[in-house]
Amino acid sequence: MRKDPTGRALQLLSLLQTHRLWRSAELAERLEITERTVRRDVDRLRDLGYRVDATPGKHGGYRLATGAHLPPLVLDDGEAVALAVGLRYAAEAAIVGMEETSLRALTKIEQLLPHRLRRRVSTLHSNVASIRREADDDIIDPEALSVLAAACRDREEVRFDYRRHDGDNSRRLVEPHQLVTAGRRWYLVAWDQQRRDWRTFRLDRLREPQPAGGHFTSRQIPGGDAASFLAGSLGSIPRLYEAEIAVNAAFAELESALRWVDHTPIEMEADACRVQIRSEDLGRLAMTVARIALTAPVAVIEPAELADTVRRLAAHLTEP
Amino acid sequence: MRKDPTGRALQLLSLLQTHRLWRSAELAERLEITERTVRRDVDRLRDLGYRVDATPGKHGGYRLATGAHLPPLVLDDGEAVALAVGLRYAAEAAIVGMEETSLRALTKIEQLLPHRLRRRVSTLHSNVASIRREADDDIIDPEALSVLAAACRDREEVRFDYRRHDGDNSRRLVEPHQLVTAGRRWYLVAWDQQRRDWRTFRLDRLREPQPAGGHFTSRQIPGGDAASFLAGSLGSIPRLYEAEIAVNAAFAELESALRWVDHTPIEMEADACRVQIRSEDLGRLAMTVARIALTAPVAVIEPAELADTVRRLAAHLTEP
DNA sequence: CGCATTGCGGACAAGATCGGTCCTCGGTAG
DNA sequence: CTACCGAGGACCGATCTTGTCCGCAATGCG
Repeated sequence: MRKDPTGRALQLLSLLQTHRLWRSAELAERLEITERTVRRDVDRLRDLGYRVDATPGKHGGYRLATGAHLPPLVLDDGEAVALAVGLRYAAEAAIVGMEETSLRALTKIEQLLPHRLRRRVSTLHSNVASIRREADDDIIDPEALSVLAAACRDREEVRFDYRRHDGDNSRRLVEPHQLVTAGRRWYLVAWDQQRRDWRTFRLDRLREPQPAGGHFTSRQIPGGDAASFLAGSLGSIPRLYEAEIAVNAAFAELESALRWVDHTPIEMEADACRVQIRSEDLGRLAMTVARIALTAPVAVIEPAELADTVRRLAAHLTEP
Repeated sequence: MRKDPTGRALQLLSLLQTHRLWRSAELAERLEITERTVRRDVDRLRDLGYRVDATPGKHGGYRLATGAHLPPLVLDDGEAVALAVGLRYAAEAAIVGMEETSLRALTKIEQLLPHRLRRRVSTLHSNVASIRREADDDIIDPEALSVLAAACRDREEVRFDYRRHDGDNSRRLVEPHQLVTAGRRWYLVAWDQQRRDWRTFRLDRLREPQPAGGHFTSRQIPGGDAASFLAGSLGSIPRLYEAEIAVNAAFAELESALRWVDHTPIEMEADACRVQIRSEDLGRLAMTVARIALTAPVAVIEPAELADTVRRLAAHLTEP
């Protein structure tokens, strides 16, 4: 029946520590207790001096008031795994000097862990190998990360050299709003003062960012938040190719084929649809079309260039 | 007499947090309990993962190990960045519940850092967003990771259910040698006892690994180490389809198209070649053929199945 | 305004846990 | 060797915890 109220209190604190809004039911599930007991546990925390705000109503829930100073919390098993896995991933994160550094950090942190977890972490650490990727052209500087993150926080303008994909170099002055990771790449979403527009910058193409002194007031990022803005603009930055295709199948059936390309459905009918796909690489678009052709008839509406490429591809397949 | 074990535990924690030496009698007085109960409470904290050192004898007493003489956590700037970045990456590691978990771990560790670094880490933490991936079909269980890592370390056989890509389920008994990450995927390189051969298993297709009790002596992994063995076998594991194709171009020109498939050149002439390609997935082979067709005429020699698929693909491209 | 959602907290009973007492070990320092 | 101090087993009654069931209050939506 009862497990361990004390441990649960710590666990509850650790959950609330993320400062997100937790609904009673969520907490109950996590802690494997009833909602009633959640309320009791929260009460207990409050008695102990922690400010736990609760709001009733539709969007209600619990939230730890900021500034509460917490007891030292111990990592649980999952967190220990996250640590080991995370720092191992970091070693491959395309950041200069990261491999050695993150392993060093891991070793240091291991020292602080209770025995059981230390063993777990070090086991995980030493029994995992990884296949190196070969692309070494997109390495970024940890210092740059820090500078940009700090500038985002302080709403301070930054200046840096940026090399576009076509090799063009230019000096930029921007208002940095957010760093975003997408797979192994890092991007900065910022308002470009010279262009008077939003831009995303790949961190590996950016050199020596420096605080420029000026401060700015935060703007509304189009698309709601930086991540979706980036997602939307990823395919269109070089905006070399935007294609429209017609497929004799329901849009839903294309999910797997379109998973890795930037796409927008234009028309959706029961057994046919039109989709816009975008990429900086014509070959990639052609492969996407071919991928769709595996399962359904497809035609390229525009651009003519892509239609040509696809036609050539088909010809190569039929008349060797 | 107030009886509130939970509150007392937290109180005790905060007393011990001062890192001075507390004698049992002192604690008993502060907490208004017996010394016997102090011992019990200390035990409880230890069970929860806190390292409480106790020394007997004349100058004995209790003290919290973490940070007593060992300074809180001395990381340099780079290590701090690695920490933040790594745990952020872990969030994308395709491990169930990892996002929450790794961010929680990060917040906890932040508490241990000296001010300057804490600021740095938390800045990085809170100014980075990430684009969620959508593929949720390859999620693995952190518990499985730990079990397998431990089995590798202890050279202990493990048993698990494995689902092949074709949906076939089977129970395996293997000698686990190494975990390997490749991109977002995790693999286990192991000697399969029933098959009497090396196999690689995708962790997301493996269910409930359990130590099987038996121990084994480590074998030499073909290819030298697990990572290169995996790299070599990625394309050929199930080897369901072996196809032979003829291309009207020099073999060298196919390099990029063949990069990610298991292939063997059969005949190489100046402007034509025949290549064997292997994959578990017919669609994948078809896509490889299409990829080649981007640049050169290509024909499928066998199997007929692949020829059919490619013919259908071409038809879909030409007669929508 | 009514309705759904979400948090709040009282009452109660079963039973697990807790804590004081008593006692024996075992390691440390002088 | 001896005093001091932490470790921990056993026992037992007092206490605390928890699930269940309940009606109440605040919020937001249509």
